[in-house]
Amino acid sequence: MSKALSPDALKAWRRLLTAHSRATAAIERDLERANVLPLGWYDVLYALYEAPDNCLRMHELADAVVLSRSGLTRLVDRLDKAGYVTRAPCPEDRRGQHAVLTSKGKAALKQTWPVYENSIREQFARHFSDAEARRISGLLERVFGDASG
Amino acid sequence: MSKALSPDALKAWRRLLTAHSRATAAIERDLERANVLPLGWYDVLYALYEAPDNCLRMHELADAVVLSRSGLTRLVDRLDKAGYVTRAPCPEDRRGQHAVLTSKGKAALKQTWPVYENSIREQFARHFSDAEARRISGLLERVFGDASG
DNA sequence: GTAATATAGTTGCATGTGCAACTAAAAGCA
DNA sequence: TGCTTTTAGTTGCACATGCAACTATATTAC
Repeated sequence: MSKALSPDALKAWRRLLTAHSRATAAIERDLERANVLPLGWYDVLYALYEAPDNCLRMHELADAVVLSRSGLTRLVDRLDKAGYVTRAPCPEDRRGQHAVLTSKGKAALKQTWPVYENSIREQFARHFSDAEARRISGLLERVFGDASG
Repeated sequence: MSKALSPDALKAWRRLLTAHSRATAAIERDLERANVLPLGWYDVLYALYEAPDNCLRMHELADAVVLSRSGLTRLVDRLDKAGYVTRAPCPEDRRGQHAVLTSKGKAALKQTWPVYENSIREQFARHFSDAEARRISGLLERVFGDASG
């Protein structure tokens, strides 16, 4: 509410928007062309893959991929229908649902990764050295809501 | 197609995705609550504001905001209906259309900016010094398709 | 000049997304 | 215990988005 945004800060923000849009649009095209998982599906399955027992509560998953609750419900519906996840009732909270990664889901991740990896490199990472990549990580990390403040 | 992506590069990519999602989600909420233009509308109107004569061809505008042609057609439909832009046939190419910013559109930009500015600061810029912001700009600039290679 | 090709923009269709409203269950409180 | 408030997840609805198909115009090749 107080002082104006500096031109440098505004420029950084606009560059973040543009870099993100261009890179993700290009990567989505690459994934589409290779007939592997789209980005949104990959993110959900990967979040489950990283989780203990390959399993997360619906709201945790929604937070992890930055999607609304309803959006995640629908996305998990589709992943379930495709056989990549299943739902399981949560023993300690009878309101809750677990989304669980299936072996088919794991296989889809494995199949997608080489394409995704290659695309991240071409569309994004090739522009930076490892030291620069670490600098980007270190800076952008501060924006995560729960890690700051 | 050749060597594997380094862990540093992958981490930078994941941080970019997360930082972008969290910041834009929070900013969209702020804009919504303040009853001003949403981000996508702001971007289009701002691109026109920056352009000579406040006017761009449809495909230029689509490129500027990284949206598909059809997506832009519909978005300009809505902006037109709201009175923020008008369409004008293009004299030197009879297939073409210009999207032109109206004075009402300019007013909406003016009204939105303080809210947006404040939100960019709170959700993004407050985490960085000006020097750091310049570092982010300098790095991310390389990702723009047309400015590289 | 005319045919073949490419480009600009719009539309039908299928799909993805968030908000608000809803049901069910847990937690707080007396 | 019984009542109120909060939280988890799903659904109805409205709207946004991309792809493919289409029309109209421009460009290229001969």
